[in-house]
Amino acid sequence: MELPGLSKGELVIAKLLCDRSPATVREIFESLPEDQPMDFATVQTYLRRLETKGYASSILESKTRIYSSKSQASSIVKRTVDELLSRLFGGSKMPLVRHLIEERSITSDELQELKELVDQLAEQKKTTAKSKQARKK
Amino acid sequence: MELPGLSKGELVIAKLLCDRSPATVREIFESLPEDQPMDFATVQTYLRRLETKGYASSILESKTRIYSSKSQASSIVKRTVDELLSRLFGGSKMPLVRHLIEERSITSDELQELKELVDQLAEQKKTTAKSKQARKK
DNA sequence: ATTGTACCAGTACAAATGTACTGGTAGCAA
DNA sequence: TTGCTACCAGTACATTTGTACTGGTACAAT
Repeated sequence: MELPGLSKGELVIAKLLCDRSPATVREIFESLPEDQPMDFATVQTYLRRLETKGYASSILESKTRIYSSKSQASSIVKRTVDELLSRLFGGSKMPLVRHLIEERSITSDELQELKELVDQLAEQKKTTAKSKQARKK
Repeated sequence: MELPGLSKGELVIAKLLCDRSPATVREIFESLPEDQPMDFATVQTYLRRLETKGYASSILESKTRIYSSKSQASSIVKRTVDELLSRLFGGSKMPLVRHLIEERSITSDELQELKELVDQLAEQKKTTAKSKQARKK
C-alpha cells in the first residue's frame, strides 16, 4: 500500500486535515492560513483527491461530508521530509539540520531548546548503551 | 526578480547542476543517482527549463552546450526548505529540527556533531551579545 | 410556498510536470 | 566518403496540479 505522493497544495490540506481530523470541508476551509486563501470548492477538490489517493476517508453525515485523515501527521511529515532529503541532501539528514540552525538566524530561545534536546538525547543514548551492555548483546 | 518555484524533478537537476556547475548535459546525466534513472533527453529538458526559469544559463561551446547555475545551492535549499516550513510547520523551523532529530534514529556520531554545533552557536551568541553591549546598541 | 443558504457531486480547463521521441548535423572511425 | 556517435533544438503528449464554476438539493427563515 504505497501511497502516491502529495503535491504541494495537497500537502497543505493534508496537514490541516491531520491536525483536525475528523473535519468538514468548511472547517478545513476556515482554518486556512489567510496568507494563502483558496476557494471553498478548491478545498473540496483537494479533499476529494486526498481520499482518492488513500490519505483520507469520508462519510456523509446527513448532508455534510466528514473527512478523516487516514495517516498520522507524523507519517506525512516523515514522507515529505524523506523526499526532500533524498532530493537535496543525498538522503542524509545532518546537512539539513545544519542548514536549519546555521544558515538561518537562531534565537536564544531556540538555541536553548536545542540544547535541551541534545542533552536529553545524550542521556537517552547513554541509557540505551548501558542496557545493551547489560544484555551483553 | 522573483524566481518561479521548482518542481520536484527540476529540483534534483538544479541541485546536481549547482554542485558541478559549469557542466554539460552528459555530466549531469551521468551524475544522476542510479536509484532514479532518467533519459538523457529528459535531463536536457530539465536543464532547458531551468534556464527558462532563470536558474541557469548556458553557452554553446563548439557543439556542446555548457550549463552554469545562476544560483548558489544554498539559496535553492533555502527557498525549498522555506516552502516546506510554511506548508507543514506554520513557518517555524524548530518543529522540523525536532522531527529530524527525534523522530528519526540518530547515531552517536550525529549526536556528537550536533553537540559541537550547539556549542559553537552558543559561543557565537555570547560574543555577539557582548559586542552588542560594547557598542551599547 | 418562496427564497436564501450550505453543501454536494460532477465537470472544466489551462498550466505545469514528467518523460521522451525525432530529425538534423558535426566530427571521427573505417 | 560513409557510417556511426554525440549532441542539439524542437516537439509531443499523457498526467497531475491549481483553481474554480455549476446545477441540484435539503433545510431554515420569511
